[in-house]
Amino acid sequence: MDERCENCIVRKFNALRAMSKEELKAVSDSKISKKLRKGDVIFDEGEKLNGVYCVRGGVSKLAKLSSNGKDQIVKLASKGEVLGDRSVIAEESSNLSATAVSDMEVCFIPKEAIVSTLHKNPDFTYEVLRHMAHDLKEADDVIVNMSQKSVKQRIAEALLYMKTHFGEDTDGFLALVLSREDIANVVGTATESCIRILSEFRKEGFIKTSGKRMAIVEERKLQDLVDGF
Amino acid sequence: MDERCENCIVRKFNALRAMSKEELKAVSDSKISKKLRKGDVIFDEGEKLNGVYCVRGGVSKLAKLSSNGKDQIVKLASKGEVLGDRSVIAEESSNLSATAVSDMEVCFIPKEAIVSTLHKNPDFTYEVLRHMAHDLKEADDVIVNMSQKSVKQRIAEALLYMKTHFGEDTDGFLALVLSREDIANVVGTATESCIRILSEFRKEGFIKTSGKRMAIVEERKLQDLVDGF
DNA sequence: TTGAAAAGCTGATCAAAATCATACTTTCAC
DNA sequence: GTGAAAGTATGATTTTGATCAGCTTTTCAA
Repeated sequence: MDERCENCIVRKFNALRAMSKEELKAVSDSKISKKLRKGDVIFDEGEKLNGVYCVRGGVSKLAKLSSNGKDQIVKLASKGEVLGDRSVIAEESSNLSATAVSDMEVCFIPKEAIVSTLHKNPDFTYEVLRHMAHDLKEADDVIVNMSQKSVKQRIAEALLYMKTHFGEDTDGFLALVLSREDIANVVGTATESCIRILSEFRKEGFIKTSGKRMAIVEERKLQDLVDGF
Repeated sequence: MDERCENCIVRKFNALRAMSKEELKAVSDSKISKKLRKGDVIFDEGEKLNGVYCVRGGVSKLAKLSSNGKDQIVKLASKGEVLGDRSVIAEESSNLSATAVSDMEVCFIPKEAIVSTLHKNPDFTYEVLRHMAHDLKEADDVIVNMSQKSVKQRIAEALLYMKTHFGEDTDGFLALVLSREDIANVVGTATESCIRILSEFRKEGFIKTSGKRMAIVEERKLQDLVDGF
């Protein structure tokens, strides 16, 4: 549990892999490992972050509260992803909140270890930059989807996304279990609309449900819907 | 016109300011200055970029074509901003197109000069990173606005954005002149809806128009609208 | 200068999705 | 176990905004 970063497998997936042995050692010495329960808040909107959170397990939602009181989920982050990097880099308070949507294990890394490496190790900085460039591209795609695709298309897309990014359990159900409300907040629609469309998908046989668990039955059909057929 | 980067004022606004004298000299030697006419395409979606474009003057729209044939404008870039950095950094073809919405002057900087500096000068890389972090935050804000605000609110916001970012001319009209279609593509709505709402704003006295030129008369009222009053 | 194309405008209609209302079901703390 | 709260579900209604259609004005190149 309190494994050394040097041996931590999730490092492979993020920019920490570009750190030198010594830098990684410093990170490992200063990091704090935390277990979180589903629903726990990792950090809140407007909060000043003193470091970043490296996700070792579980899934977190990054969301922003809008003036009408509804959350918009901007990203779902899982193993290997780093939370709070944007705020630490820009030296601003966080524009998003991070909440666990499943039980999680995260490592808190104080910002000093990160910032000093950013100033000294261009490989690391470059790696962080590449990750951020990727996130930015994804954000652009979300913007286009939001404005050009129907709610039904966006929900179909969200289901496919959940399958490809978080996988399925042994019964073929989506490994990531989200409430209807969370799904609605991902696609930016009303909870009722989301429920309605999921019911429709179920009646059409595109998906099946078992309580909150959902399984994709007709992936092709969902994909066609997304593509506008 | 073919000024040296070392003396170029717009450098102050972007990451190039973190370059060393020598690096900047190399950039300046390899850059190509271009004049563009309104409507000219700087680069297209899917194009492989061999460098970045530094905007010296004028305004460009960064857009993505959606499957239904409509453009979504993701960002408007003006003096000091760098176009194509994301693609060059991620070594991917561009996910966006860039088109001049006014006459422009840009400098093309071959990617070698950028990439080699990214690898050697952490200050520069860090600076680029900070800019990208900022862009990402803005993109997140756009996502939330798209999903939570009405078309009317988004149009009001776009007008205020145009005022604060591109200013007004001596008559008090917005310095940036966009077609109704472009405005519609910024807020992600149909051109007709955009026209209708702008007419409404005009009738209510929030704005006045003179041909394609527009002026904000009641900034407060528009802001209240955005804030949901 | 003039005529075609592009851009702007307005009305009518339609479809999508939000909202409101009301049950039913699951979950969970006590 | 029980009751309250949260989550899921569905119907009815309303609102918003897209689409279609026809028109006028502006722009711009031949």
